[in-house]
Amino acid sequence: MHLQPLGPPPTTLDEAAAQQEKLSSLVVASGSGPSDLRTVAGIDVAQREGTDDVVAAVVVLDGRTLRPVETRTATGRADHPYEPGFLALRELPAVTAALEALDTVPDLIVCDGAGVAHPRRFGLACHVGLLTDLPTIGVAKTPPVPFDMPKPARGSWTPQVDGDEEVGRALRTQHGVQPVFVSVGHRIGLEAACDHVLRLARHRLPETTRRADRLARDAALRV
DNA sequence: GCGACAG
DNA sequence: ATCTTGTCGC
Repeated sequence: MHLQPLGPPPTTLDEAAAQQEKLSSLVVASGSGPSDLRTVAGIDVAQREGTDDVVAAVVVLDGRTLRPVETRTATGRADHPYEPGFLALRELPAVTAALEALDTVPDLIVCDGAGVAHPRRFGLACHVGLLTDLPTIGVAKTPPVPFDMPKPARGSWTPQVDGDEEVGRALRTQHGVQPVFVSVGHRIGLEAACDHVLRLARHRLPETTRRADRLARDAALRV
């Protein structure tokens, strides 16, 4: 699929931070998202042991049946070690390559990690949102921002506040199961983002990220 | 100075 | 991210 030009990829942490701060003003963190969810994409990245290679996987699901309709993987080099706040530095090159190879233009993309719940309000999901100019959501397995535990019922949530802004939510996707941490990537509001995550979640994590995780993981073994 | 910190 | 046994629940 066609991607937006976002300038040269940063090399250092300082360059990456500057890029995040610059691009964060372009994020649209509101709206109801796609009215008709015909297809949803999930993205995840796995590491190849013993190497500095990462493998990105994109899985497109039918929005109604949640059955996969297209699948793509790509590998990239991870020069720097992981630095909190700079996940994109390691993962985005491979993710970009996988998205370029994608034929389907999905109505929504669910990313593994943070959106605006990020030190500079520009997590990986925001980056992917501007890159594709599509609605994106970030779903993290561990909290990027402090939170109070929501009630055990599926669908209950608590706000994740940074300063005076609600940057994300701790959302219970199954009764009594650890919440996931939802934040807006681009072109959708937090309320709609949580609705979608809940609808995609048959287990703790949405089907999009479960599928992408599995695909990335075994592609990392074969490729 | 030390620990925390999406994956 | 990744390393792993047992355990609880549908």
